[in-house]
Amino acid sequence: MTESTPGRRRGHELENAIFEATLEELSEVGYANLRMESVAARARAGKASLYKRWPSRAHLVRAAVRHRGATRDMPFAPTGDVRADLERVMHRIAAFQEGPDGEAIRGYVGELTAASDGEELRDDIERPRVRMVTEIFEAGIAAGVLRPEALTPRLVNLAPSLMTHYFLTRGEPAPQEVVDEILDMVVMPLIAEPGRG
Amino acid sequence: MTESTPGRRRGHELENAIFEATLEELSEVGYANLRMESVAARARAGKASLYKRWPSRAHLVRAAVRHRGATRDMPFAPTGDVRADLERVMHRIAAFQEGPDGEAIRGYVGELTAASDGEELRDDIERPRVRMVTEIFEAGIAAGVLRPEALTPRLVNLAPSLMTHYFLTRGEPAPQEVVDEILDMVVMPLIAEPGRG
DNA sequence: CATTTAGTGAACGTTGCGTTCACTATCAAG
DNA sequence: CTTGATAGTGAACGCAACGTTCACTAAATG
Repeated sequence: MTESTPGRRRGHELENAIFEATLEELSEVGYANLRMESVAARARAGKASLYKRWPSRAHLVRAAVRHRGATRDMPFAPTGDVRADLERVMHRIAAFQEGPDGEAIRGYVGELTAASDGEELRDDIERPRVRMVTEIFEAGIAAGVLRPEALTPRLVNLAPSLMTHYFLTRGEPAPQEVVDEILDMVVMPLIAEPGRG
Repeated sequence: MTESTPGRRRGHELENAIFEATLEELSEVGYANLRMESVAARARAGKASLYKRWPSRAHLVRAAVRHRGATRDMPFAPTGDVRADLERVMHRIAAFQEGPDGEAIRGYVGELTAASDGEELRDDIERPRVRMVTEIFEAGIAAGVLRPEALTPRLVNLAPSLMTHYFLTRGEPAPQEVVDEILDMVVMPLIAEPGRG
């Protein structure tokens, strides 16, 4: 922590400051209004330092989000109560969407093209979700309350996809009632072992 | 049709020319790269004429898409074969997404905020879909192949939502295999009368 | 024909882009 | 401790598009 009055930072110290500035700007003004100049000013850095590292706003944002993801690790232990576990994951997704990650996703979507090199940011955000839901499903199958055939990408991704769809088209994370509806009318009926839970 | 060499158009004639130019630009360069100046040039109009009518790119695009919607009407007659009917609707959605409507949705999403006045464009695009799927469901219920409880907004919107989610996160409409998966693994199992189709 | 209405096109100041450059702080080697 | 290489700063640049303004002109009205 050689900070206090940083005469001039470099390397990772500077990089982290830029990431933090980026995430704060994202939260405050959103992706569409994110200005490289504002990020630079907020990080007390020169624009050149940004462009030296990332060729575009999209790259910067992606790096910042990925950095944040690496920072806050989020272990998830399934309890065996599948519905409750899924609800927890969905709440976690909603919490993400309210912060800089949500804005990043929105920006990513806005700039996406069929030809776009995309993939990366989406994967960064999708992968941990898939991991969590897969664990939940596996626990449910082990407990005999979930149909083994439910463990398929389409169904594992279903709840997260519907959360994302809501967020993207409404501008805010799905409220509790929507979470309940998704679980009770769509997801659980598809995956639950008939005659149980 | 008083066109040919329009010395100077006004009113609806000019407006339509602007809409057409907007839709063409949308298709060609996408929402993110849509320039007011290009639209004006393409329509052989002054920028002032655009700003006199619509305060922003978002408003212009919305008006153009709505105009297009009003123009091409699209009757849809359910055959009673629910799966086939739904597949037809999904193909229709995919076709939309490949044109200017897809770009408009993408742009709308990119600029959306929780505080945003949104609603309108989403409704314009969602409403006809809901209408079509509702008709399909009603026909299926009448034919006894669909559970009457399936006629609920969440389930009516399910297939369109998943199409939209795919398009937004991948940058291109869902391919046939994804359409099939959505129908066979998600939608049909939820709505079909048990023991039938 | 005279008047009102509406569109044109060029110019304007502004903002943010992405780049460049002279300067300077930091670091590692001798 | 000095010296040179490395990396960051901040101001300036030209550019593109913004959204606005204005003098001019074509079309519609009567």
